[in-house]
Amino acid sequence: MTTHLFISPRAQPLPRWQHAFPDATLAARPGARRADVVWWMPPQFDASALAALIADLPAGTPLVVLSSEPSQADAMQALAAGARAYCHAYATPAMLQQVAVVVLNGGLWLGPELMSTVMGVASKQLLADVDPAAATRLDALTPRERAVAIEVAHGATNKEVARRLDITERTVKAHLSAVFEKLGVRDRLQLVLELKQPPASVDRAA
Amino acid sequence: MTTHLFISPRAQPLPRWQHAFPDATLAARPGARRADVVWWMPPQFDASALAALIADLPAGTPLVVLSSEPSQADAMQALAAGARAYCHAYATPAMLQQVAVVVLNGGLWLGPELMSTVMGVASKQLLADVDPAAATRLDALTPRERAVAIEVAHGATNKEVARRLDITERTVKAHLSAVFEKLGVRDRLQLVLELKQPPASVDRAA
DNA sequence: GGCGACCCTGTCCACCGGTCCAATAGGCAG
DNA sequence: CTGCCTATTGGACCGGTGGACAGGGTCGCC
Repeated sequence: MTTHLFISPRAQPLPRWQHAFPDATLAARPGARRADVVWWMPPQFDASALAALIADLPAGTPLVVLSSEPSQADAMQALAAGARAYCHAYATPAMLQQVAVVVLNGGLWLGPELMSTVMGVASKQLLADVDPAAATRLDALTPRERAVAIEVAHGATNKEVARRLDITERTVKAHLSAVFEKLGVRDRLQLVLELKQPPASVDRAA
Repeated sequence: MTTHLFISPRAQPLPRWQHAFPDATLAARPGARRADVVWWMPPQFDASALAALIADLPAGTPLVVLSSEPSQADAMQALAAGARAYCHAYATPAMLQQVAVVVLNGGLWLGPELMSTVMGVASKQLLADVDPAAATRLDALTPRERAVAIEVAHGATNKEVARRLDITERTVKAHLSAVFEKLGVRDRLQLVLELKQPPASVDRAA
């Protein structure tokens, strides 16, 4: 049985909450108690309070922010702080259950408009990230080396690359050494500059 | 019963797909057939093909992109095109089922690392429109800090910066720590990315 | 079968990078 | 004068980084 904890200053849980999760518990203030899903409905939104709250939860516990007055700005702050969903406090029980299902399975729940906003912005950012012209220089690399190079170009540490590509940190180093060699750069920082900066007049041969 | 459609050029579905969804159907090429969830595993990733595919699906049908070699860049393109999830083609059946649950309930499934990347980037962008403080750049730095930051942005090591500014390496570190703090980045690599990328609300649309 | 790629992993080690704590000294505003 | 900011440096400490050396495995090709 999955347990739900609602954190809200109100005396009684909203009827729709009880409808959705009859066994849910209500707490006035954040505590280190355990639950499978934590629902947070602050009197007014406070990003730092949220961050602190999430930090206190057992790692991996999904937190959903409820708002009676959803705003994109608040939502973004909530997501940045680590919330896994942001939705209207007066959503229907069915929708709340859907949200629960999503976050319990490692998903992110946002609501259509916010979702498209986030995706649009994020993709534009990241795609502009690696200069396409630089891609030609990546041709000399093996697929795996290229993957590592791109991750590093986004600012990842070896450990992060390892996790993302599901290989050992050691292997990342190996690929990276090959990349440095092939592209003639001395370290990851130069690699970033190389991939971000259109060729220019590089007389690296000297 | 929810129906699953796998679109892949391979002759046989992967065993793990069948494990996860025994009733799934396999198609070699995109067609306008209906399903509750569409899984797409292209020979190699092609954003425009994906966009076309999604456009042909009944509105609201979630599409999951499978990749045997996940990359952040591909993932971003996939999401931008409207995919609702991006995951490893060889994920465990249990994980595939989780992904299905998430997208069927209106969620987005990304995998921890990608998730944090997307959130980080998107929030930075959107918050900049709301919170000018988050957009602070070199102006917030003292002259000396700025000088150090610029050297580092050109790829200099601490030692090199020290020589050029004629100060101790130790002092460089001190300034640099201040810079990291003020700009909210974790290390020099992130600093470079920050400075190479126009701050936010810029005319990227053009 | 041998050979060469590519991919993955390990250990050891020197160096670099960043933070914490702490100190000195000048400039500037209240 | 007193406080605050800035610039500078020191030492200790630890984690990240990259090179050296040394393997393991799978492929496809000659």
